[in-house]
This record gives sequence, structure tokens and C-alpha cells, in this order.
Amino acid sequence: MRKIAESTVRRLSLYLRFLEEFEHQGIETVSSEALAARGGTTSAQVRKDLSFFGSFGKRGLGYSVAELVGKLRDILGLGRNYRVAMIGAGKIGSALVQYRGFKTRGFEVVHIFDTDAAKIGKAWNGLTIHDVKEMDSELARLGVDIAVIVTPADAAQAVADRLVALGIKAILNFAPAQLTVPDDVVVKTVNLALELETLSYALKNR
Amino acid sequence: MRKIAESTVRRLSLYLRFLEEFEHQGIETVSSEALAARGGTTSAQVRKDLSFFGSFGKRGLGYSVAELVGKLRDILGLGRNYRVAMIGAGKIGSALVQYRGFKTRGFEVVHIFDTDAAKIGKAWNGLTIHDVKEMDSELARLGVDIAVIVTPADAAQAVADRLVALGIKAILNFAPAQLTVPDDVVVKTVNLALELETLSYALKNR
DNA sequence: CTAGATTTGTGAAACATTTCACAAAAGCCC
DNA sequence: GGGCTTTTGTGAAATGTTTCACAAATCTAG
Repeated sequence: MRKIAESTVRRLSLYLRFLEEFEHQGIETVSSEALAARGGTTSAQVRKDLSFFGSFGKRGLGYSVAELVGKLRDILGLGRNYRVAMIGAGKIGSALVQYRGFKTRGFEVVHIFDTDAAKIGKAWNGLTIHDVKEMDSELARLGVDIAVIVTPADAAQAVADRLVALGIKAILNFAPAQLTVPDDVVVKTVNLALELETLSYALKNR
Repeated sequence: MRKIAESTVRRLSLYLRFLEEFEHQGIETVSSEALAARGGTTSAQVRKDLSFFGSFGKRGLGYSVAELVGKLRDILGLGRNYRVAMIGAGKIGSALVQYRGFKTRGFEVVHIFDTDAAKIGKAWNGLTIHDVKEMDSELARLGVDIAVIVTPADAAQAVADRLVALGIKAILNFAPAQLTVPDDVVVKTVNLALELETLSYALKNR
């Protein structure tokens, strides 16, 4: 498939959210103009983004909300469930495990690991926290698709290396560290410090 | 000042992190090549990014780590402290308040608000949780620079509107909602669902 | 069935960002 | 000091993304 820009994929994800909103409100048809207005972009941008994947609209009429929701779910790979392992049972991990948006989008946390003896064996949301040492056998046993790294920064690379060795192909990283992984592994890093600093920059330059 | 791309600012923030690492290791001088290698980019990119703000290197030698750290802190507006108010005392708010990276970069949480009577009056990290109703008087009293929205999605826009009315110019939004604010207010939204979906897309297309 | 009103899908143009490539500057060694 | 090496800073080229603008498709009304 033709290479699609990350910015395009992010917008598709936004469009999906707005379309679900519209669907909820009983709106059956939407124009690129209306969708753009909801998301703060332009109608041409919406049409171009969609055009990379096919033509889903009807000229003169717009898009069927229900149909486009389905197409976008397909495009984004949301037509299935993902099994998620969380590495690190700290504060952020705790918040994430309880985050409802995870499950409603088909991302199910099936395993939590930590190194802290005080945490191992305890249950979170019905899930027992396991020792990281058991990761090798447990990950394979449970068939995990995505790993979420929520460890301190200095442990993150070592954890990533082990995950890669175990065959994990997608990592969501919350540790403030730049991870190095092979080309066939996808990493998305959410770096709070980075967000704060871009905010600080923007605040200064106005 | 000439308009600088967001991508450039994000990279500067990354460079700063790596430089601090180098400084910690006692490295005094670094080339654009070495800095690029650490961050997974190219030396030309590093030099171009820096060139928007001045020339900080010495030809044939590279950059003084200490000096460049100072320049980048200046550029990013990190030479001062920021007073942060957190709106919402849920799980994510709790994790953020305890996040050390906040304080070490000069972002100090000085106020927490919530609507839940069960939480109001309790203390987090030495900070009393206040009723959102008191926001008007308290924000002004404490001189807050940045607000962090950690409310449910459906409350986020109303909170943002009130913050804007109170004169807040920078918002970090963790609610999965698209906020509408005037042009002179900066909003950075961290949307977990979006990250998961781009991950899902990437996972599917390989 | 025709005329008019909409709205899509998409090449082409405009704009933005990254990469290239090389002159200029600075250190180092003899 | 002169020649060699390294590395910056930066125009120009290449590449990538967004916006424009319009033909083609479809609906509506009479």
C-alpha cells in the first residue's frame, strides 16, 4: 500500500470519533464540509484524506455516516480486538488500566508486570500483577499484540529489547526515553515533558 | 519571530534531553552528527533546526554541551517557573501530580480542582483539592500560567471556556475531546485513543 | 426529462519540511 | 605559518503535505 502520512492517519482517527458522535445524534449523512467544521480542518483535506483509501461518498449528497464509520474502522484496523500487556504497575499504569477508552475501542489489558515485590501478586481491576521475570512464558501463553511501557526511563530500553525478542511488534511507550527498536516494530512514544516544552515555547512566543 | 514548525520545536526539546544526558556523563563537546545519532535523525536536520535561532557551534569542533543546553532552555522558554493548575482529581490527574518530570522542568502544580464532594478538602502531595466553583477567585489569586484539563470528555469544553474567560493562555488537555478556544490561547491535546489507533493502523499495514 | 443546485474526487499549484552538498571556519600537527 | 582534517551553517534541490479549483456525478423540483 502507498505510504500514508501519519498526520492523515491521525485525522482519520479524529473523523471516526466525530462520525460516531454524529451517529449517536441520529445524523445519517454528512458532507466533507460538515465533518471538517467539526474537526477544525477544511473540506478539501477531508476528501483528500479519504481519497487515499477509496471513494466513499456520493456526489451532491455527502457520506453515509454509518458506512463511513465502518470504512474508517476497517482502515484503522479496529475491526478486531487487541491484547495488551502493561509493563510497570506505577501511577500511570494504574490510570491506564482503568481508562475506559481502552476497552471500548477493543484494546484489552490482559497482563500487568512489575519488578516491585510489594506489588507482585496484588490485583488491579481483576488482573494479578506478575513478576517481570515471568514475562517470557506469560506473553507467549496469552498471545499479546501490544505492549505498553510504563516503567521509569532508565528501565525502558531494556524492557523494549526483551519485548522485541519475544516477538512483540507494537509498543506504546510512556517512559520519557527514546527507544531503539528494529524497523519491523512500531513504537509510539507519549512524552509528557515534550508536550510541556512545546507549550512553554508557544507561550513564550506570543 | 519567523514561524517555526512544531516538528522543529519537538526536536529541540529532544535535543535538550540528550544534551543533559551528555552533560551528566561529563561530555563537554558534541557534534551535530553525534546528537543526531542519539536522537535517530540526521546531522543536517540538527544543524538546520538550530540555525533558525542562531549559530551556536564552532566549525571543525562542534557544540559546547553546556552552552547549547543553556541556549535551548532559553529558546524553549524554560528559564522560568510555570504555575500549573490541574482541573480534575481523577486517576490521570493523580498520576500527573506525582510525576517528577513536572517539577524538575520548572512546572509546579499549585492548585487542584474537582467537582466531587468526596474529594474536595482532601490533600494530594500536600495540596488541598478545591471545589471548581472557587476556580475564579483562586486562579487569579495564585497567578496560574498553565491549566491541565483532566476531566471527563463531556466537561472539558465548559472547563476550557471558563479558563479562557479567566485569562489562561495555555492548556494541556488530556480529555478525549477537541477543544475550541480563541486564537491567542494555546492548547495541546494528548489523546490516548488517537495514539492507540495510529498504532493499530501501523500494526495492520506491515 | 431538463435545468439548477450540491458535493465529491482528484490533478495541479502552492506551500512546507527535509536532505544535499559545499564553502567557510576552526583546530591540529609538523 | 601552511597544509590537512573536521565540522558548521546555509542556499538550493528534493521530497512531502495542503490547498485550490473544476469536471463529473447525483439529487431535487418543476
